[in-house]
Amino acid sequence: MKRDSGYNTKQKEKLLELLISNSDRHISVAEIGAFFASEGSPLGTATIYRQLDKLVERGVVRKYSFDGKTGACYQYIEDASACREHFHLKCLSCGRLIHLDCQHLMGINQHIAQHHGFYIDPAQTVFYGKCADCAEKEDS
Amino acid sequence: MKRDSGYNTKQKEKLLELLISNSDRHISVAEIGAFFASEGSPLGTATIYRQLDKLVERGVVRKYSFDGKTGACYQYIEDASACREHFHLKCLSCGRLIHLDCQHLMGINQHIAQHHGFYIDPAQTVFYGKCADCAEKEDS
DNA sequence: TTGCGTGCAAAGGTTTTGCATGGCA
DNA sequence: TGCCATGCAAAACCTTTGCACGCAA
Repeated sequence: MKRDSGYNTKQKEKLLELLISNSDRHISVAEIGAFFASEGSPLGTATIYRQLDKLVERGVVRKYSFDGKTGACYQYIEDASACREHFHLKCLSCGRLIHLDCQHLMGINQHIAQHHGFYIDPAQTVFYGKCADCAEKEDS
Repeated sequence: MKRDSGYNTKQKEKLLELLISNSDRHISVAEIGAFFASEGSPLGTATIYRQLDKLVERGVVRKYSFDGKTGACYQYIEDASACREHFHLKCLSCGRLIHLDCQHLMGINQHIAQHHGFYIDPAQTVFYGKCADCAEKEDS
């Protein structure tokens, strides 16, 4: 991962803290703004976008777009280097991101490259669906 | 697939034609607008969105969001019913959508459901990466 | 004739940019 | 002191909505 660049500011620090404390789910720019506002120390929207862009570029944070209707969401990635080596499952109901360490699945990369001539980028690829918890809730 | 509903108009017809003739790649709303403008018969943006929405709902067309920066893209799906039964590969370089009929891969659905308690929605899930052609080009 | 489709313009929301100010190193 | 970061406001975009008119059935 690229090292942090630029100056350290309170805002930058608190934003990263917020992302880390929500690392089990994605969070929208609007939510981030609301959080800082409720803390009594509002953070300008422009700053949020600028900082998030940098974090995404550094690979610290992942950006999701879904259908663009509600705006993009962001999520902290625990260990960016490890995430190149497994796939991700994202629950469309609760927003949880599941890191899937599974040898069986990593074989599909090779399989597709060898048999179909396509080179998957695991960093960009996310399986969308429903997690066990949400599936159970909706059954009831 | 749900049957077509409502009236048939020239615009509706021509839009579908355009999508079909570009069924090997995705196309943006802006491109669609530019195409109709260059044909001398402009098509209102609102109409494009409204028709695309209906096509997406009917399952005739697939919608991609990427990072929301350039706006959503749309692509005609040759055989919607067949597409529920295989995965899709999308080349990030050329935008080509590849339908991957492969028994080996269809097993991963079951595998993930059984071993990881997660239910993938193949309609929402796309593998992103680079196709053989683009990989070759970039090597040179 | 009925009611959907279209076009235009306006509105809504998200994201970006410019510029002056403030804070880190 | 230099330079980056921030904040505010304005702008740029993409997308949706309202309304009157046109066109298919």
